[in-house]
Amino acid sequence: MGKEPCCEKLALKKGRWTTEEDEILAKYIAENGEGSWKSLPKNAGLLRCAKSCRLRWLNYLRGGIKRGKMSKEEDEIIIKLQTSVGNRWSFIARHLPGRTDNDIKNYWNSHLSRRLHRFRRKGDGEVVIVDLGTVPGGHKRGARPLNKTSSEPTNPENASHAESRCRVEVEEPERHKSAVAEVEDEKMLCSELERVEAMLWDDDETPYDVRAVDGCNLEKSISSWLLS
DNA sequence: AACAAACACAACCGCGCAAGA
DNA sequence: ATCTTGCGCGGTTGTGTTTGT
Repeated sequence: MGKEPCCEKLALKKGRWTTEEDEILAKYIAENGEGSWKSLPKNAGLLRCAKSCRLRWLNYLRGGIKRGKMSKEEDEIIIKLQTSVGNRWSFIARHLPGRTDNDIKNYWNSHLSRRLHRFRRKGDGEVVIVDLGTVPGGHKRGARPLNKTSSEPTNPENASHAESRCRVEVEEPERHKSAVAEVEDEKMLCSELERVEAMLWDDDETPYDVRAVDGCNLEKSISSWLLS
């Protein structure tokens, strides 16, 4: 249902877009407007499938797209919304002008979800480093041995586990400093997450009932909540 | 300098929904 | 009521770049 023949069957081009293709697509849309994606490739003379054209336009060529690092404010909004509505990236993107759903999805998967899963505080506030091997899409770089001077033999069985767990404790002064700063950052993120979670599931404080999602009202509630 | 590991992000794929025939 | 078409979304993969050894 609704499935289009894949690019291979139609001998269409796949992979990265060239600047020439970008120019053709942008020019065509500038002259004819968005929409009618199905007929666009043929009319514009592009050997691309409709989906590919649409994605390229929406995520890259369309005007007003912000590129570069997410700000702290954007971070917070993403965390808030992801926590409350889940992986509804297009919905979240509507609250971040200039950011696309794809951008946000990528950012979440490669930055935020890892950061939030990596550190969980115990009740006493102590930072617990979660075994990265258990985190889907985990921060594998962290498992790389950081303390090369350590003469302690490593048990191959527990190697990655031990390496990830001793990340902060065994580092040299300079590295230790930045690791501590990272932990502080993680702490802030975790406490923000916990605050939001607490709000969401505490009947007195919940700004809206996420369990009875009504798209329209939910969006209004969230907008006013974000502005508050 | 060379290599490997990890990151960052662009693009693809499959599915589901809505509208129209 | 059913089928087809077009579109949008979220998950996943692929690839170029960066970083550490």
